[in-house]
Amino acid sequence: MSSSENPEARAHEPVSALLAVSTVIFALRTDEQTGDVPQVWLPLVRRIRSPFEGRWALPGGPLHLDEDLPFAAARTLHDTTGLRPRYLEQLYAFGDVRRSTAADRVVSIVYWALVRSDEASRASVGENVRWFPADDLPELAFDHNLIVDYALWRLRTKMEYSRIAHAFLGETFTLAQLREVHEAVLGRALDPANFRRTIEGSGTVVATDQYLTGTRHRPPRLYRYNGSIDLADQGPLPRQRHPFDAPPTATGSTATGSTSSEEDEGHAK
Amino acid sequence: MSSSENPEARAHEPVSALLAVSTVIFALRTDEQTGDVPQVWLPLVRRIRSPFEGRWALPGGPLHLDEDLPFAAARTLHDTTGLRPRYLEQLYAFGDVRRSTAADRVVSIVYWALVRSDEASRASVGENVRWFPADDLPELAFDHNLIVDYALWRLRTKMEYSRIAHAFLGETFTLAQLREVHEAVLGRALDPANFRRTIEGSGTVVATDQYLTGTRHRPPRLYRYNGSIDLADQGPLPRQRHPFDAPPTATGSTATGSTSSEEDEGHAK
DNA sequence: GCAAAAGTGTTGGTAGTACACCCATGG
DNA sequence: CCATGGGTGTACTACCAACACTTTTGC
Repeated sequence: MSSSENPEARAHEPVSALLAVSTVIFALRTDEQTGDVPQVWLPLVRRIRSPFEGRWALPGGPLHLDEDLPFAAARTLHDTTGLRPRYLEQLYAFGDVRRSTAADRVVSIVYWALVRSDEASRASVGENVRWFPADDLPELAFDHNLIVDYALWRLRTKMEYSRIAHAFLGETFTLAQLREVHEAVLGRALDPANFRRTIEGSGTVVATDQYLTGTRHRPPRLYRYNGSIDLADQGPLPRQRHPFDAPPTATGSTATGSTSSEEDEGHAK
Repeated sequence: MSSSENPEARAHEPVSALLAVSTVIFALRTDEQTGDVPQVWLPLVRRIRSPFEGRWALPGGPLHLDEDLPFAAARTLHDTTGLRPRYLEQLYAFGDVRRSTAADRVVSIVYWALVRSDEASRASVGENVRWFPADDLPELAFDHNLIVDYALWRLRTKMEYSRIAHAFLGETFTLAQLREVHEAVLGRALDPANFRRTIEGSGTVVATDQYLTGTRHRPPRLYRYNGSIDLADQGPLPRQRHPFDAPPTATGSTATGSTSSEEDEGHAK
């Protein structure tokens, strides 16, 4: 039986596989060239050493002995992009014997993260950090193409039955903005009328008394995320905390965009 | 895992976290005492060394350098119970700094498995291996109570939208037997008429021309699992192989890499 | 015949889809 | 005025839960 086996017979050969933590970071971006429809983008880092030197790879690094797994993911994410994740979830552990090199056995615990779109536009880029559209990636190092594909699949699947879309948005948003997020991730257009009813019926969103002005049409109402509902059901797992996770309090006011407050105008309609 | 999460196996400072693979093994069993309704059971092993000596724990062990993750799960599963999994899927990687002892940092990649009920009744038991009803467990070693809770949640959630229930059954089965599996896992009764229509409409099952006789009532038709449909959708991940999995085709060659270390310093910045 | 489970039919509620239509603003 | 998206109403469909009802065996 397994508990009687003892593996430490070999003295100085590596007894255990190496453990790394990587993160697939998603943000929505509007490609200035192709058009105005936002799409899913992600940052990659260029490898500066063998193997796969010069290839693009997921940001990550070895797990420090004194940090939890989500912490390591958030740390490497921040080191790479300067961003703080609004949503962070474990994706999968990749550990095939031959996914790295013959001499090395590396098991990667991969997280996926969502960052706000407006923050992503301020994200640091450099010689060795670049953003790519998620559905048009070059050939990456290791098995990272497969990992990104899987993360994208999870993002799209989860978008349909959870509320993670809010992680892309700011404090307040219009239903059209929320719908744009869904459309960008799912890659297809949604009926505005039905989308509105579905969201309003789910109770995950709270109407404010503010409206977004400056458009060429009727000003849309601004909504706020209902903080009493978790972004995604993790089952019996304790809610994951990472260093940049905001404690569940009332939020600061950072109204982006031109909003007009109509506090004294009575109820609209 | 019982041997791997053992702290005194080290003589020197660890450079990396230890890596273990554990498995939550589910089978359906009928408790001879309480009644005839089958319930979810799982095997545990008793720890024979510190920490948590004497406590029950999930079967598992350290990851060998030359085996893939699902292989390690199936191996320790077989070592413990003598059984072969009909379904095997990665559950989660648990890696909190303080989940073992202060001196030890162990990251456990946990799988969950389903075994056939009739095989489970022949499973080996011993002084240090015992089966427990899944919803009435003692206090386990490490964070294994949480792990089992999470695995149970995944099993129940997945039962509703996938076909994993077939993993509990034999080659042919009646729809009542299949319904019994669902009822045992979900913990509630299902309408036989609606269940029949749902299953038949899903196309996951093929009617045979055989009937089960010897009952006190009208003989039910025997069905067979439709092998052209996967038990569960794993997205873009390649279908997981483990040593006892029936081999339909040859393996793909997933050669990557050529030299040194992976993700050592993934970020360059 | 009777009990018991197999198997069929019917109905009502609910959720998703398609689409017609009105509303309120900027220009 | 018009154009544009915000927002409402409504019919249609598909699926699911509930449950009445018929069928076929063992005893």
